Amino acid sequence: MNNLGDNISLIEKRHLKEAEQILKLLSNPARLQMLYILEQQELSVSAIGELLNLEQSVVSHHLAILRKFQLVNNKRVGKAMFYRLDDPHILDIVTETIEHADHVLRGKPHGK
Amino acid sequence: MNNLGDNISLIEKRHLKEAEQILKLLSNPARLQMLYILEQQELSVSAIGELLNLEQSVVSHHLAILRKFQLVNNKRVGKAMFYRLDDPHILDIVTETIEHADHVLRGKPHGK
DNA sequence: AAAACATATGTTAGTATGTACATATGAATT
DNA sequence: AATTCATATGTACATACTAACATATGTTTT
Repeated sequence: MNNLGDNISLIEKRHLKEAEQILKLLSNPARLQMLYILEQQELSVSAIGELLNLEQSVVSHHLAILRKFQLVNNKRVGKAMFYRLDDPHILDIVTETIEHADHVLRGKPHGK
Repeated sequence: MNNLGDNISLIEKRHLKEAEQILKLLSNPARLQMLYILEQQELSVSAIGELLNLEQSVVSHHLAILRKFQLVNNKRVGKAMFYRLDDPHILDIVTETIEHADHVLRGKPHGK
């Protein structure tokens, strides 16, 4: 009468919650691209918008989220605001995920 | 009159979309735990529910999602359905994220 | 100090996601 | 073959996200 499942370790609740937030934050194409390009180069808000074809307010909103989680920081240069990566470690997750995506695309596509 | 931002590589659209889906799928505490425990041991639906304190239908719904993305597979044993990890690579992303979460929790908490 | 520029923030509407409950399927037991 | 057990699936509601638009803030230029 044993369902098994003893001796199994779980993710701690606080870790789980934090991980969930991080992943939710990353699961957006605009923010993924932003982190990806900001790792390569410091960029102004308008430059980001042009590169990614996004409206100004959309870019700002996304950057606000990334700022809140301290994944990026910014400095003012004249009127412009330049952003750069603040957390190199987050990029590991991004690149790992892109690699995974690449594997999936090469191999087994998951159907409807 | 140059915003800079030349010579910057972007994530390809299809990779981006795939990555987004994967991350969305992972950004859920129940599914994270499921992947985490299924890496340790094959488990039945009811065992998963007991371990994670989740209702049967909730577990099934989540498993259906994981199945759709071929992160888990299942085999029937009598009445029970046993699930196991189908994609070990996905665990790299999970553990990397948990580690990141741990760093965040130790160090800099991100405010409201 | 007014105008123009760059960015940030508030608000709203459409859409997606998660959970709960009800029902269906499919296997084993009697 | 009817009942029970384990799991799956359908549906509805409440919540969360994203993008669009409007407006506000802060800086430079004239």
